[in-house]
Order: sequence, then C-alpha cells, then structure tokens
Amino acid sequence: MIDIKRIRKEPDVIKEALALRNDNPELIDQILALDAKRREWVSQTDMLKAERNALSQQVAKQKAENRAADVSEWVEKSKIIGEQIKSNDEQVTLLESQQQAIVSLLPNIPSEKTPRGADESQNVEIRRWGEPRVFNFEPLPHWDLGPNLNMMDFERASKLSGSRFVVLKNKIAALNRALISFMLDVHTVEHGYTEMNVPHLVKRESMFATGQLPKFEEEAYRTDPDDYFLIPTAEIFLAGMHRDEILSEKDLPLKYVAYSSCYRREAGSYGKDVRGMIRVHQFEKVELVKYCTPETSFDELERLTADAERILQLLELPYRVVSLCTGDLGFGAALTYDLEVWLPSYQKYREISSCSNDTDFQARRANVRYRNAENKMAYVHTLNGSGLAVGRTLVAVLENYQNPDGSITVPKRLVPYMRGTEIIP
RNA sequence: GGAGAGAUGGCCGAGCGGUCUAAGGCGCACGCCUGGAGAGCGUGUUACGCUAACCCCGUACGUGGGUUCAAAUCCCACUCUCUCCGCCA
Repeated sequence: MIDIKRIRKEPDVIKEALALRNDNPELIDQILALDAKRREWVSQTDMLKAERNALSQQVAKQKAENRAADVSEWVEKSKIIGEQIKSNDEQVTLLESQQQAIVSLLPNIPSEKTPRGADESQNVEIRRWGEPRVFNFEPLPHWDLGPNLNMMDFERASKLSGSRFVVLKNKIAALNRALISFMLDVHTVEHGYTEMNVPHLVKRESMFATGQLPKFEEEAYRTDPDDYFLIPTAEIFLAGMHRDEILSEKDLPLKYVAYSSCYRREAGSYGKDVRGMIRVHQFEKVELVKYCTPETSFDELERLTADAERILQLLELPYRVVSLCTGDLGFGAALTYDLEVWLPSYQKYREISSCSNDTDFQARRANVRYRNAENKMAYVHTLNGSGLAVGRTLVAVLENYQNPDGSITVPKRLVPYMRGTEIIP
C-alpha cells in the first residue's frame, strides 16, 4: 500500500512510477480528488463531534450539581447535532471506502536501483554463474526424460486433474523430496532461517495483506462455501504472519523458510509452456521471507538472493541473475532479482527464483511495525524470494544431468538424500 | 455439528452508562543509589488522524449495527479464541 500522505505530498513522483510500470497515472488524480473531499467532511464532522462532546460534558456537570436541573436545551441541541454527525459519518465512510478501493490497486514504487524499461526484454543481466553444459548427444526435454524412465506421468495427471498437472513416481518422486530436504537444510543450518510449516488455506484478508488481492483474484484458487484461498506461495503466510504486530528492533531481521505446495490458476498463460512441468497449477516451493528495518532492506535483499543462489551453486546448475525492469516488476516489489537456470530443452535461462524487496508495501497492508531506536513506530520492510522453486529445480537437474542412455546422474549433494543412489534408475 | 466461556494498551489484568485512554502490575526509557550490576526509590510511557512541528480537537476497549443528549459499560448480529461433547487422519 502506498502511503496516502506521500501521494498528497508528491503526486508527480507516484504518477511517474505508475507510468514506468505501464500502469494508469490518472488513478492518482482520482485519489487526490476523493481525498480532498473526504478530508473536508472529516474536519466538518470533527467540529460537530467536539461541539456535542462539550454539550454532553455540560449535561453531566449540571446533573452532578443538581439532579433536577433542566438540561432539555442542551439535550435538544445535542440531539440535532447527533443526527448531523450520523449522516456525515456515513458520507465519510463511503468516501473512505472509495478511496481505499483505488489506493489498494496501486503497486509499489520501484526503487532507484530498478532499471527502467517497458517489458521483460529490458531486464538487465547482473551476473552469470557456471557454464551451460555442452552435450555430445541430443539432450532430451524433461517431458521425454521423465516418462521414458516411467517416473513422470502427465497422462494420468490430466486424466484425474486436468491439464497442467504432473505425477512423479519412484526415484524422481524421491529426488523431488530430496531437493526439498536439501534446500531446507541449507537455509536453516547454513543461512540461519527458521523453518516453518504453514497452512495452505488462508483467509481473504491474508491474501490482501501480501498484495494478491484485490487485484489478482482470478489468479487464485478459492474454496466455495468458506471463502478460503489456496496459497499461491508460502509467502502469503510468512509475510502475513506478523500482521497487526509490533516487533522489536533487536529481533530484526527475522528470517523464515517454509516449504509448501503452491496453487495458481495460471489464468492468461494459455499458450505458454504447455508441455512439461514448467508451468503447472500445483507446484512445490521453498520460500524465504525476511522482516527487517528500512535501513537494511536493500542489503538484506542482496544476501537473500545470495542465499537462493547458493542452492544452484551447490547443485552445480548454471544460472544467471537478472534485475527486473520497471515494466516487468511484480505488484508489491520495489526491486526484484530473478534467478534463471539454464534449461537445455529451451536452450535458454528460465526463471527458477524471484527475490524481491517489498519495502514497506506489504507492511502497510498487513500493519507490521517495529519500534526504532528513537522509540518511534515505523513500518518494517519485508523481503521474499524462492529458495528455490522445487519443480523447476527438478526439471533443471533432470535436463542438465541427463546421460546418453536416458539415465540421470544424481547431483553430488543430493546423493545422501537419495540413500546413496548415484544414478537414476 | 452440539453446549458453555471469553475478546480491554507492548504484555497481564481491573473497570460494567457521563469525572475512562482507561486502576494495578509487568515491560520499556530516563534519573537517583552502586566500584559495577542487581534490588530499591522517583519520573515518564497507547496508537491513529489533523499539524512543518507542538498544542488543541477528533477517533479507537474483537468487527458491524442499535438504544441514549452521552456506550469499554446496555441490546442485536457476526468473527475469532478457549473448554467440554460428538466425528475424525
């Protein structure tokens, strides 16, 4: 959520930010008009309330001095003011909700570090790690490798659940599980994150707090009679966990890691990645979330990104880091680094993690504050990143570690998690 | 699903029509004391809106509505938490 005070003070900055994100800057004028009107009503109504309070005081005082005192004049006057207040309050509430409706559609302001650009093509590569493997045979895509081993079943998945689902079997299922344990171990033991296991169903307001709602409702799965949402990422829980809380500065940064399934409708991605398990409705992800002070959040983002990169390095998967440009930035993010892993089937780097600094955007929505050194309240900054998307990591392992005979070499670090299996099958 | 209890400040907890932002305690901050720390003593300490800032003023005792000149306090609905029973991995 963007601070309304900031919108009032520097509307042009916000408008420019919206334009950079290909969003509509006219929203700001609408908000300002509503805000001015609302403030006018509020101050009118405050004056009336002050007047009524004074009258009530007088009544109380009179009654205290003399129980039989005639206070009907005050009472009559107060009654009339009361009616006025009531209708004013209704007006204020209406204006408030109208204003709120628009403000909650505004995305976060990109940071100065975010490259300017209209779309994906103008994202900026920051660094590369590792060399894409040169195959001396024709490498297969994972949607052939898996089924050939009889360990990945797209047909059964779609028979039971429809398109964009996958069933893993046998050693590939085990490899998937190994990845999860491995990632959690690295982040907890080596990087100091606290492991969390979270509900996959959350209430509507939890989706609002992290910015999924109201704008992206069509992206989410919703349960009907109870209005629960299936989480599209564990971030919903981790970043919303401290809603309406006041944290102490000495506890910051808070670092959480959670493994969860993620559920996404993938509305509007009809032609994209229809083969394989790159884009499915249900996938698994290990998610990192931090809460920190505003002063440290950009440094913390560098560290969080490095933490996610560490997984790729330990698995010896070649990747690059890309800074998303303003036009490609997610709703709540001020700065985002995507990690892209090399996939032989695409002959391209493909997103496997997205690490963002949401600054105070989510903290305002979720009302997560802390007391700073001067004992003043301030909003925390929140960060999140995948560490990593498990399904896509599995794909990357299968494709990059494939052998000419269709078998898969298990990455060294995963062997202990596979009870010693070095080659699949 | 059935029965009951509850929701008050950073936390615990009192208040059950006006003098209540709200006793008391804990915590926190500052001061005194101390070689230092602790204990003890003293002072201060809700947030938000409005404001350049302060003061004033307004709002807020789970949420929404109602009664009243006036609601933390009375009434209604809802949400959530807890206890017991039922069902259940």
